[in-house]
Amino acid sequence: MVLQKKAVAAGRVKRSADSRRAAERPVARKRRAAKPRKPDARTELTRASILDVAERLFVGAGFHGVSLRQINAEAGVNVAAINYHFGNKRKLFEAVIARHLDPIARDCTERLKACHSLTSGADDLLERTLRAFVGAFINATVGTDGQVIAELISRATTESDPVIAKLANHHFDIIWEQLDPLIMKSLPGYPPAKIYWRLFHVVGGVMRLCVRPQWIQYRSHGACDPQNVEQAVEEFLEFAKAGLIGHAGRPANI
Amino acid sequence: MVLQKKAVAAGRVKRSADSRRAAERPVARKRRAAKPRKPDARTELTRASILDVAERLFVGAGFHGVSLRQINAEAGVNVAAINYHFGNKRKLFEAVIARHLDPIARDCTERLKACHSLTSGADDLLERTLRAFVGAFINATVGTDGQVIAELISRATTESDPVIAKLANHHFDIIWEQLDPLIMKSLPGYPPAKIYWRLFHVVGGVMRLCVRPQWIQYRSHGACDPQNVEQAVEEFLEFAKAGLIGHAGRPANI
DNA sequence: GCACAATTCAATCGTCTGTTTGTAACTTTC
DNA sequence: GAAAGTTACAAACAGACGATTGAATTGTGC
Repeated sequence: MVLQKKAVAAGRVKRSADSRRAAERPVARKRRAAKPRKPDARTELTRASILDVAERLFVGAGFHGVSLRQINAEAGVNVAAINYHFGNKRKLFEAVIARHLDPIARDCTERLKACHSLTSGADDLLERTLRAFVGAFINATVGTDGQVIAELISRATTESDPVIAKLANHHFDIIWEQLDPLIMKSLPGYPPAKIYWRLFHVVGGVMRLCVRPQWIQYRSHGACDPQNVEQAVEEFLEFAKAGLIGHAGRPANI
Repeated sequence: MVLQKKAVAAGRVKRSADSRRAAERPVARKRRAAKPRKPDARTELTRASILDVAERLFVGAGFHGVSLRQINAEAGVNVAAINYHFGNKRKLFEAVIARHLDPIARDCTERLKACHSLTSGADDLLERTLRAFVGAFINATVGTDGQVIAELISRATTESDPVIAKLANHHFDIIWEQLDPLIMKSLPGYPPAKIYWRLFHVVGGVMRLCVRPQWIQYRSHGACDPQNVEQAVEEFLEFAKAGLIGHAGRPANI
């Protein structure tokens, strides 16, 4: 009940315009004598601050755990602003996810594509592939806004709404398309099923590293520092390589 | 709006009584001439069906994604039943979690305790410790109600409500208390930080194996079958052991 | 059968939810 | 400066939410 008040108290953003987005809006359009506004700084600021606040709150409490009124209040915008700019709550959530997942998926795919030229089966290929994969996620995750993004991915994939879950999985599809053949190429002679099982555990490790970095600090009594990105990556690579290759290199019976 | 109707449509459970649980209820008690009821089959059925339905729905949509009215409707009980039997929504959620997490934690702890007698550093100790750890989770997870439990754990640990998150982590504390020293003992001479990093990835693998078993089936194009519990455990153990020990056994420089 | 306790039930509480409305403020084009 | 398009705003909507109430129902012990 206090939320409404806060919205008023928060500083208002300055105004301007952007007519390009008009195409997305549900408002009826009849452009007889087109007089669209120019890109407007205030409008963008409204959108951005909604996205920022929504991201932070969604990460903390999930889709259902956050109300539009909370977002509006903290962003200092009107109750109707979200529905005006994004259509509805779910579309806002999708916008929040896409904003981060798009660049991660793109970055990861690019890194992986660069590995394709390497020789098949080379130890170098495995290491560089893993480094490309984990690098994209870690880079985006341990950065300024930290685990925010990863938490969001985690949230999205576990959200009940099938549309939201699909959105998150779609991005991983693109990555997997590159990762799968590269790992297969770097471990020639291994039964595919065996590789998939091990790769499954590797991916599980990466995801956990992204989503729960504070966990290791707690459980190791402070011995491990997840903020140390380089160490985190190196330790992970060492572990993943050993796990993928097998106990003492490739045994004869594989 | 239709939900209310469904509650009426659902078959009513037969009645009986249980006065022992009276101590948990918020109702004022003045037992001048104590005449408690005997255990009642219908009462238990009400409680159980609420728990069952709540579990299924919470797994699907999380704490905030499910309303008490949905649970009541699907369980065929009155709107006030949940608040009568469990107090409030959060306590119901806690009851749902505890019902599964308690036995898992107990089972896992027992399995791990049995490992303490083994010789330090023995390869056998590492394998048996890992087997005890993963066994308890997999056993409870891949069973009849499948990933339900694991999903629930996952949900609980990511739930924003600090009380709920604490509840889930508390159970893992008990397990960790046993697991930590056992792994340390089985890998003597390794720097603790290195072990923790690797163990972190191992735990990540287990959790993912519990929470997203269908993932590997999809990504491996059907080559791996998570329903095959024995294979899943063996593949995991092989991977975890190799990852923990290191690429080619324990290198000289460790 | 009677008194009492345990449980169920319908009705309802006040609050919060996502969304829509009509209107005012602003920016641009002419 | 008038007209048109774009954005922001307060107010309100119907419905769902968690929780409570008090009466009705059922079982138990005497």
